[in-house]
Amino acid sequence: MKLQNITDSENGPSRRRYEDACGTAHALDLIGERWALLVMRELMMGPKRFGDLRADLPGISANVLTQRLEGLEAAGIVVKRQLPPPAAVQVYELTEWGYQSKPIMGALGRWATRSPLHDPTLHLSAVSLMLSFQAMNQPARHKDLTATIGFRLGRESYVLRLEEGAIDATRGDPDGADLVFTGAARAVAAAVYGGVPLATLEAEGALAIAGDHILAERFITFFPLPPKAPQPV
Amino acid sequence: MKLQNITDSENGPSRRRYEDACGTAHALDLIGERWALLVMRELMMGPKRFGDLRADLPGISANVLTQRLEGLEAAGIVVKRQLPPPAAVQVYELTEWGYQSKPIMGALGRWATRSPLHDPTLHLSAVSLMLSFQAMNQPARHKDLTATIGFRLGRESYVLRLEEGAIDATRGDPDGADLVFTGAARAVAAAVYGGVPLATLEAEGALAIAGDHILAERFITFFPLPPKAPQPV
DNA sequence: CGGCATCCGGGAAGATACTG
DNA sequence: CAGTATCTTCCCGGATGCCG
Repeated sequence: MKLQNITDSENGPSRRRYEDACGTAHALDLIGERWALLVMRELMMGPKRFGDLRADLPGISANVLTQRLEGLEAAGIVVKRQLPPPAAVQVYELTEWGYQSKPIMGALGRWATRSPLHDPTLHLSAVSLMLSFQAMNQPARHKDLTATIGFRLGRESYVLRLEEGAIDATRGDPDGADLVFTGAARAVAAAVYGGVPLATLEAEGALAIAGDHILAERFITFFPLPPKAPQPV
Repeated sequence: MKLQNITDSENGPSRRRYEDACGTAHALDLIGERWALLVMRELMMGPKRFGDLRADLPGISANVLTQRLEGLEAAGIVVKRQLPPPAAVQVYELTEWGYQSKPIMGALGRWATRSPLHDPTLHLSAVSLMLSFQAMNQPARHKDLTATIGFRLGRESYVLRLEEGAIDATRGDPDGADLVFTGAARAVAAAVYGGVPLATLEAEGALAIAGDHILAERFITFFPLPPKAPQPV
């Protein structure tokens, strides 16, 4: 038992904050530390356990994840909650205010894909893929289409609902969807954002497609990437 | 003269990037380092010199500012430019892509002002004040009003143009504006966001108001802050 | 196993002094 | 004025270990 670990986040004169009244600067005080925004991203589709967060954020270490969750909770962005029995496990969940950052993260992601340095072939989490569909949505491309598309991405499954141009994404079982993709999130991304033909991914065993293949071919054309910014010199 | 300082930003295996295909993660690779976003904020109303950036970002040190500018330039967000003679000084300017982050920063700032921990009485830069008017704009509050309002905030002067609910802000001389505020940016913020009466600020000598006082009293009611998020626990 | 504390090495950030 | 050099401090990342 330790005697003097009051978390020492005692208010020293200025524990490395920007002493700035600007709202944007305060946002950085809240979520500007390393990994903080990505932890929020992983919670954007619903609550998660510590271990799942860790698994979906390759590269984060346990102690940093602990610190970020503490910080986000102290800020009122995340709450630690006990699931009701029989599950009775502890999960972390965004508050209503935390969820309101979703469109901002979407806009930030869309902006950053204009970077010439962006590499879309790296690892991608299941949540990131679902959020990307909403962030990159172009309603005009499918406003006449109503469809349900399922994704089985390792531990997580999602259902995408397209209706009148809007896209709704929820965690849940894809059974009964018009179309179901099974594989890694990055394989789906390769088709949607990388232009890799679905047939190629199926042949490689990277992606399995069940249901309406015509719909699948249409779906992957719905999310055009914005034009790249000019390379610096 | 040093022999071995190739800036050593040689491509080690992964110079502390998130190896993540997600656009938001890439955004953090580009602008997630400390001070980066605030440097961009200070350039949002037009180019600035190194020394002015330093003065408007109290707390940043010269070497960190140098590194951030190098990084932002390498990313294609900022360009270093030589002003034409006779000025012929070096300035830093956002690229077109860099300027496109403006609405994102605005949304981020608006989101963060819901934080119970936000302190609007701290130091505020002139640029932050101008950006806040655009970020917090509620067109319905003044869509019938056409007016020009000037601000003399230390070294910098700005002109705000209100027309049909839109707000346009540019650097420039306030001469001829319907109303001119002269003082520190935080004094204006105290009136607009802090509810401090203009008469009080005038009496204290914190703010001088020239021109249409009625307009001034109306103006400070145009930017309501969003409701606070619940305090954590 | 999930959550959290501890110790340690490397590197980024802060402060200050210095140079062209 | 526009940065660079240097030193210190602190954060991040990784490993280990404790406890429920």
